Amino acid sequence: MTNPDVFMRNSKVPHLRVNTANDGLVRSDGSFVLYWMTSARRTSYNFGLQRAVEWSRVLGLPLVVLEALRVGYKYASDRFHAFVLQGMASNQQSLSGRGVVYHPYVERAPGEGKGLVMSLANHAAVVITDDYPSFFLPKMIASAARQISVRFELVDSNGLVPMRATQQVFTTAFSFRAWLQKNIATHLKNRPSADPLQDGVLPAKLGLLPPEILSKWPAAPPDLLTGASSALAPLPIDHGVGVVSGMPGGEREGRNVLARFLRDKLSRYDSDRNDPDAHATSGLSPYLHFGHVGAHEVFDVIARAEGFSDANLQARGGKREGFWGLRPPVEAFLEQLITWREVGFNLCFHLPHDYMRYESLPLWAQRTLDEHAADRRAKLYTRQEMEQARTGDAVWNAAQRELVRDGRIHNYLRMLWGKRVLEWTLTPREALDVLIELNDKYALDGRDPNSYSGIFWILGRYDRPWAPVRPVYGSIRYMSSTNTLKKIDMKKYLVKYGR
DNA sequence: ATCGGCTCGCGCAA
DNA sequence: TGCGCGAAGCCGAT
Repeated sequence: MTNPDVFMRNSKVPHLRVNTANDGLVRSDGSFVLYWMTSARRTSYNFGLQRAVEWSRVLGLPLVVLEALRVGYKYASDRFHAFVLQGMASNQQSLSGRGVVYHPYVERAPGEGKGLVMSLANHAAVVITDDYPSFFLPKMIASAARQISVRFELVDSNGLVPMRATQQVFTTAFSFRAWLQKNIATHLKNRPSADPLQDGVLPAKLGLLPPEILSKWPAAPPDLLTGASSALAPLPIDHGVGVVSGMPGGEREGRNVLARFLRDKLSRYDSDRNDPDAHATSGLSPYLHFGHVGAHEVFDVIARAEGFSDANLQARGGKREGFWGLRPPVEAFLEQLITWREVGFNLCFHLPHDYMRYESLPLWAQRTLDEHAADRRAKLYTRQEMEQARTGDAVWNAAQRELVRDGRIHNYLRMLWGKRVLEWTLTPREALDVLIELNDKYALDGRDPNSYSGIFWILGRYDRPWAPVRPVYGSIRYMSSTNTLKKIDMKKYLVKYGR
């Protein structure tokens, strides 16, 4: 047992991004360093992998990368499985011949994977995993921390700003933006390596994992990693939520999506992003959600293409324009990638027990919603009618069909989609429940802090009151399908998703 | 097409 | 204590 601080004095992973989940010490007679990849499912711009590589070199031990996929979690379906499995195939390819043991494990039955992490940890000198603030991951980490006896590190690769860099919840984008404008320059200096495995040699690769582990938890076969429906058929997951066509998962594919966005869409992002027919959005959110693409890579690629340097930065006291010193469409995108993405992580990180609860809404919003909770609803739909897009609102039905079929809703219509549900349910709590359920079940970027930002924004989070006071809404911002139709040209969208 | 007012809380200047 | 300001709105007036 050795004091880890001595070893890791020269770590390039910022200390704000590394947390320990237990009091364990490094066991220098372990057989390997274990990186348990959970939310940063990529090989580049990954502080967790980088940290594991550092440990491996410092201790002179081989590196084992475990990427696992359970079947027993809520909403497990062909859709999410295919996306994650394709990501595993990409990682397997990227890591082959790089001197690490990559072990892709896929459960065949609920609970089958239980004990795998523990068994590997028993052979490990130190265990590193990804820090992530939502869905079941915090619970899974806590449960693993109770069992793992060696040093167990959580590494935050989520955003450009470490989650632990903030001390409080930001209740408006404006106040968070002002904080970013004062503080982000420091964090921009500490970016993850584009290829954590590149410089220096890793200690001799382990031939194989211990046989008793391999026999119980074998690596997933290649056909399963294609994510083909036929390969998924035997798994006990929801086959009714199908694979999204034309959007395979994985780091490699995510990089292609990013390149296409830069080439074809970024320059008109500010003017066109609210128009569903203009196809100007990045489409990156599923890749960001599963960690197939890191926010740092997105930023780096844009910064390089736009000639960004620290000298561009100009604090604007929280105002949007001009902070990055870049073209307006680029600023508009960075506002999404950084301000809006990371304010969501900020909230989930600081309110781990409340981020999905009605009570986490601002008080003015709860007050006004509660006052109008008993208002008569002009129309009520059952969950099933909504899920199956059988409402009387053509715009809403189209958005819902996009969600069910393609695993996403266009950014702009997503707001309208949520506002309608508030009108069609008996209470705002019920609305919240329906929105979370539909989004978690069908959206490839669901269960992400940002998905919850979007859903809770519908009910007033990060927003302000608006007049006039209306039934059901109270002073929550109102949006109507009629006005949206007038404002936005979405003929093609309505045809494409019109049944 | 564009504008102000609507309404609340926050941060900052005074 | 006052003032300006705010993810994407709405409505009515010009």
